[in-house]
Amino acid sequence: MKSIFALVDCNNFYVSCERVFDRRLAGRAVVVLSNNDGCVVARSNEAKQLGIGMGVPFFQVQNVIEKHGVLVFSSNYTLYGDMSQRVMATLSRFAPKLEIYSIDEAFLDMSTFAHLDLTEYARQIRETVKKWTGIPVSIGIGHTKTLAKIANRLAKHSQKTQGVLNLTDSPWLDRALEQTDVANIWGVGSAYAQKLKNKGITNALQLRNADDGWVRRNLTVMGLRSVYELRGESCFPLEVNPPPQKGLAVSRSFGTRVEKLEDLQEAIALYATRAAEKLRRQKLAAHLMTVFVMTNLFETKKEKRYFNSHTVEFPTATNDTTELLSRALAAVQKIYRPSYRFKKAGVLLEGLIDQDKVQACLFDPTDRARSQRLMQTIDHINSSMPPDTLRWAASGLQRPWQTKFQKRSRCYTTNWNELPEVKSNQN
DNA sequence: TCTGGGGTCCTAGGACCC
DNA sequence: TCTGGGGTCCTAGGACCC
Repeated sequence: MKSIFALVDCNNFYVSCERVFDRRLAGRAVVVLSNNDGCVVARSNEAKQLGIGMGVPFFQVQNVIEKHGVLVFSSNYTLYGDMSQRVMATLSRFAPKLEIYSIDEAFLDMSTFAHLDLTEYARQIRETVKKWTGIPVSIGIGHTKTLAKIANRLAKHSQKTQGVLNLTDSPWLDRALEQTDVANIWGVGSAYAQKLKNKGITNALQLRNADDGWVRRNLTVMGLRSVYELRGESCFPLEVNPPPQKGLAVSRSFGTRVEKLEDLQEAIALYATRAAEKLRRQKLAAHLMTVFVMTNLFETKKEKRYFNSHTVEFPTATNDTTELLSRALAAVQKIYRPSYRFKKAGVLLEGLIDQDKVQACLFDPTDRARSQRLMQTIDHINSSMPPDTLRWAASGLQRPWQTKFQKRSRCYTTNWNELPEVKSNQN
């Protein structure tokens, strides 16, 4: 049985989430910004038509935004995460197996539905998701994930498809590949795209027919797998049960520059606390923690640049906030240098293992059972009451360095509808 | 003045060992 | 004049994804 994948991708996901709860946004140019209101990470079609690119720094498009009255939102991940769950729950009714690939995408296993009219079936999926969640999606179908991705992209961009394109045993397959620029193939980024173009390979059809040896040498085995996938030979199976996570990070740019050690420590204290919470939520513990601090790396001449990190090893893997926090604060002290204006800092956790498999070290002085009960109590309070009801004094109260979210919408769907920090919108 | 955050995989090269 | 060879493990860096 030949495998069949459907890729369901939410259109302009973050913008669509905002639109579900604010009717004024319908038909208008809307963008959503990244953390710290830094870059544009989602655009409505109207905003795309104004030439606002994906990932561009906000300040570079500010003129266009003001001129055309584009509505601007800070990202609201609580809202998007919740909407994502609703979409995925809906999709899970339509296929025996589903892989949640990202916050706004899922692969569905359609292999057992070969007898159905898949285009018609996908239309049903699309209508149901729209009706139940308010989110518009596009669906691409192919014999491999890479082909499903290509189908999805064409479905999104062509009016004729009405959001659904099936490329399994389709007379249009070669035509579709020919229309697809190599840069838009899943697995081909800007560096590989350039290499391919230098070699005269500009579209997916040409890449499908490329020489295996050359691809292997220049694009590694990953590139070669993509070529096989273009030929209809599946190399990336559906991953229903994702493998355990290998590392975890919490890092943020600061809303304003930080110069004092105390402020830097407050920030790191908060990130270490968040990282520990993430560990416990996933029932993991870490052997290694890296703390890093950096100045603005975009800075060219005027200002001194600095990056440094320090890694701490825990002989007994831990997810205890108290332990991570104290070691993190000591680490910042080691890498802090006065007279720099810090822009960003973060905490990385590696060497992750199942928290139930933690092996106590023979000379371990801490009472782990006791601290575990304390963490459970804190997590329970913080999950059943407004977030951060209990917090560590080390992470500060004023937080002058806090990341900017000046245009955040309300958390419409979750229990704690905190008011936006600044009144919801301009215009 | 203003440029996000969080992941994955692969490879080359160095360290180390016999 | 001559300067082994081959294996494993680890890490940093580069590529990719959303």
